[in-house]
Amino acid sequence: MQSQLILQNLAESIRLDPVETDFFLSLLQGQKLRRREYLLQAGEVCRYQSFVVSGCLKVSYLDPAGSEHVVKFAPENWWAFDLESFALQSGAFYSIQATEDTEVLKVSRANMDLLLDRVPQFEKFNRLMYQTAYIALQRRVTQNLASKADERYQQFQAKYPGLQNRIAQKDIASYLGVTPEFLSSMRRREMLMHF
Amino acid sequence: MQSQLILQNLAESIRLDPVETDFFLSLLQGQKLRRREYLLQAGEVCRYQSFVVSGCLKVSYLDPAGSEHVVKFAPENWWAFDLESFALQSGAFYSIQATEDTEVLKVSRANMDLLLDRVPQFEKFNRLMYQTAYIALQRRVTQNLASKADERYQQFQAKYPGLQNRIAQKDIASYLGVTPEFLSSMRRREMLMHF
DNA sequence: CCCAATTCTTAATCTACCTTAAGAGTTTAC
DNA sequence: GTAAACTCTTAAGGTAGATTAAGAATTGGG
Repeated sequence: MQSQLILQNLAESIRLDPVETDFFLSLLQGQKLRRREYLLQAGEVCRYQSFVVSGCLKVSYLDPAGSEHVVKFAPENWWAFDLESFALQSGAFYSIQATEDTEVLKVSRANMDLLLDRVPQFEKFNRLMYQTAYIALQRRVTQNLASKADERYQQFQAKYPGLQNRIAQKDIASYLGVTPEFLSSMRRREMLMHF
Repeated sequence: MQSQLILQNLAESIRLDPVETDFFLSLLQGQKLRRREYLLQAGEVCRYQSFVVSGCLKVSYLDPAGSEHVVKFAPENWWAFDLESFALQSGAFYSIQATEDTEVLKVSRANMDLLLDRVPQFEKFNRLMYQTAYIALQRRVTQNLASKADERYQQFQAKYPGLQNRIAQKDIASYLGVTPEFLSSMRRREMLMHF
């Protein structure tokens, strides 16, 4: 199991001793997804918290009119799950789908409860996770209200360097909140400006 | 001190015995604000979690271009504070200002820590607060991406019944993310439709 | 109570972004 | 390996909402 990356990721917020580290690793499950396969479908209960080892996921929802809105991408070293559904074990609002062949390491809700019980450090990890999610969401709201599509495209490129070449244009357009046609014309204008 | 309303509000999520209730009440501070007075200015540390007993507050931020964006109103029976600033004791992103003469009951950060220590129920109250804030924010993002200004106006009216007559049009416009001029023309169209 | 400042409305003009359509390029399925 | 199904681009025309400006209504300070 490819576990270097996830330990590195944990080390950014908490410190574990070798016994705790082994205990944590013993609770992980691996899963491989093919391009387009779903990790979670809206309406299901989100039973796992997943960490992307390789590949990329997209988190999105369908509005009542049936069009998709991408709210987040999760390439390597990102976590992806429906926080609300995982916490309350209620029906998920979001779907999570692989945009390329993807490998994840996941922790079930039951195992996370075990971890929280036995390794107090994970309380902190969890609290930070909620806080970070809230703050990130807040930033996105701010940015969306305050900036135009071309600025949001710049911000997307800064947040996910290199991802623009791995992801379908239509998904990027959806993330930015514009139509694929408009993104296309924005990209053309941007290219022309470099001459 | 007008404490009926706040006890009622707590009872919606947790149950306290008489001793705990008295302890909680002993930690509250009252404050009166005149119309236009600030409860919190962006940049300050948010030291209190405030509950509105009467009147109304607005939570807003100034974008780099200097224009105001209202993110939330807090009339009677609502809580208002900058969650991130209160939790981390960092500089606040939002300002909180009274839109009419307002009375609040507030709990300082230090007293909240005391409460969390002595009345375990408040852990739950706090967790629910975070969760609710996250979910509410998520809903707003969803709605803003998925609906037009006139639908958002309907949603505003449903969320804050009667508030449209107490709040300045320009603040409602800012909350909806449109200009006051556009809100004005929307209202006119809406009135004409009723004939 | 009055003058100044702020807020609200109306209307004309302007722009970012959408819609529709159609052709070219790329994947997928059998 | 080829047809079917997506995806991306270009372009024309349309619309929600911004901007500017100016007058009317309301509010506030002295």
